[in-house]
Amino acid sequence: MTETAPRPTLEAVAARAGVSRATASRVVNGGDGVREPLVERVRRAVDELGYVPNQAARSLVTKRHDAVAVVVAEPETRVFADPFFALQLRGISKELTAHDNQLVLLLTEGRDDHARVGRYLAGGHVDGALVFSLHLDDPLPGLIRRAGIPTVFGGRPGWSDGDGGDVVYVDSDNRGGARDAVRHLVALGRTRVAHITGPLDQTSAADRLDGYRDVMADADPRLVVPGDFTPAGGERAMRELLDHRPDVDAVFAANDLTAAGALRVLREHGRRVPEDVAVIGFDDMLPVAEQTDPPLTTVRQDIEEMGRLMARLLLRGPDGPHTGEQAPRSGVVLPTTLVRRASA
Amino acid sequence: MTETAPRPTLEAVAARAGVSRATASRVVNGGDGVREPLVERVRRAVDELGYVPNQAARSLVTKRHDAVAVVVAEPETRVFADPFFALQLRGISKELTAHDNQLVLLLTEGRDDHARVGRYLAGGHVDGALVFSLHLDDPLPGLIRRAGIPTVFGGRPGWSDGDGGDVVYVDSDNRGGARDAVRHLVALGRTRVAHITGPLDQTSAADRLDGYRDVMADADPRLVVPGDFTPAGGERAMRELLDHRPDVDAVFAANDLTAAGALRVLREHGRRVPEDVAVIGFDDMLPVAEQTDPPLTTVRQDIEEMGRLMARLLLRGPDGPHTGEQAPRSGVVLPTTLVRRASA
DNA sequence: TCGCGCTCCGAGAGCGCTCTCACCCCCGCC
DNA sequence: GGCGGGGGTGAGAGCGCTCTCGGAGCGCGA
Repeated sequence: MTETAPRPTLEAVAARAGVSRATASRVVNGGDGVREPLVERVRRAVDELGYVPNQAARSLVTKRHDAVAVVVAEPETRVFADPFFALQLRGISKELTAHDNQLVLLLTEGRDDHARVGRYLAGGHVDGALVFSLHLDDPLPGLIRRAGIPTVFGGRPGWSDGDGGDVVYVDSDNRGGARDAVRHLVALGRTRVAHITGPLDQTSAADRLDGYRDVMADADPRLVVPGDFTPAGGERAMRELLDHRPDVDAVFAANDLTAAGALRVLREHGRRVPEDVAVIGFDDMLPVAEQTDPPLTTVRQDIEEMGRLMARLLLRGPDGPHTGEQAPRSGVVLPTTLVRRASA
Repeated sequence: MTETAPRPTLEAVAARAGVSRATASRVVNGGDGVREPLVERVRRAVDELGYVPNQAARSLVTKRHDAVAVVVAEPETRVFADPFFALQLRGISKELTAHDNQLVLLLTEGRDDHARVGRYLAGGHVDGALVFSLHLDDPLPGLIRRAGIPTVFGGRPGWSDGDGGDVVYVDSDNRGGARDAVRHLVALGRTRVAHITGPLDQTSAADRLDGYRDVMADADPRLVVPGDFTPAGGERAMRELLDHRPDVDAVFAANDLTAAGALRVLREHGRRVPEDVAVIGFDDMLPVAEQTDPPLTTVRQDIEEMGRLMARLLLRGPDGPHTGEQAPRSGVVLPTTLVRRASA
């Protein structure tokens, strides 16, 4: 077993370069106010020794960590298993590494995990947190606000209004996207447009329902049936729909998974898509939307960009240069686009 | 803006409890060798002050970080967007938090990212690394070994043989699973069993092909066609298959996505599944396998357990108690199970 | 009674870094 | 030629913790 050589310290670099530790430090941190020949010598010493700053020592004095926590609450496994999360993480990661920050991932399930996360965040191990909180009754947001560290939420938190309002979040335009989808169905000449909702304790689902209602204000209430973002829920809802309103000629499903379920039931019942019933989903979750039969028309959101934006907002912080950005101290809403495939 | 109160130090705890800093430290770290009344007093002081140890100060002296890096190389976005990754992460996360370790996520794309990751790992910021390296020519493994920190790989690295051999990895039994799948097809009475491969520079794909060959040793070479783990690749391969061997009566696809593509082409050509052609996939990637038409028979691997096991192996380290575990200093291979649905 | 050993606790050094402050040197100006 | 000023550098303190080491206290055997 090769004994791992002790890593070189700043002291060693300074000695080798023939300067003081202070000067070496200055060079390592940008080199301002150090004359060129010395900068050069220190740089060389760093290379030769393979010096890497000890982050622990550094943050001990600076009180900064160059690390942010990403907190993902995961009450249902469903949420976790979809590509959504992965893409968002990717956006976050890109932005963080561009600013030399590390990404500490905290996955939670269950109550004691919440306490653990709260403790961790309050413990000052990270400079900020990006939080994905999906449900209205989630205790996590409260814990986090109490921890008193900068936080950006993914998705509009349900309690944003009642609680002071200076909550920073990034969301996509669920309501607008839903509106676009329904308008498209209407433009296709459909008059009996149904909506299969998501779980309405999530703001995204609630907003999509609102978008539907914006366009179909005076529709038969029976055209709105509850789903739960799963294919099984979509099947159930579609059956109910065919039961109560067999004349339905279009369905806007709250997400692609739901739409996939609905599609299956429609085929089962011999309804042609889109001829008899046009179907639109939401998310543009590729492995699903492209694989359905027929391929699904759906509303796309730029998930990776959401992640990137979250990170950017967090890093910039409350006193960064906000000019030009919209609503820095509250929500930023990203646009959606309708992706036309075969189902509508 | 409420000025954030400076967090209490161990010094403060000690003062409040009326003991020395050393004793307070002892209590915080388990309390061995401290008499009960003092333990009690320190504990109370900790609670009252809401003391949380400063991890930076701690690791400065202990040289431990209670953090491990998870490195995910992501040459293709495809890899990232599937639930595989998320589930594995979950397993890892569970195991790590159970041992009070943090998870630092490093996503890489492109060459300079590799250098960055190498530097980070060599920089001694984490106690170990879990690495997902997918390709034979990936420079990452080399970099990491040079960094000299404990590492466990996810999936069998391609170069494990040539390079010393003491590589720790966790993989699922790709070859055995493939064998089971093909045997199942044979048991169904199929005689012209084809295989659509994955990208063969990944060991998982190569192993699945080997498993196929174990059973179909003397099959027509034209029954083996290359795919790339994508639905599009599956479609392409299936067309080729129908072209060259229109009498094909079973297909073992290297993964579920490939199978989904193949299924579509079969339907397009009017072949019934499973009556005319039986199809089996690999992965049991739920949103795909359950949504295909017909639902896909496939080989399931316990992905979350793989993640958990990786973390466990890493934390245990080279001198932990290995007895009872298999092959601690090299690979651990987890079993797979055939999940029967409608397609075979 | 005294000494020996053991357990428990406190003093203090030091981990590797940043940052303040004092100092030095060189320049320009009076 | 002397003096103020400023840019560049070094000395040293200190971040919050762990861990070693010595000393205090106590029980026990001689």
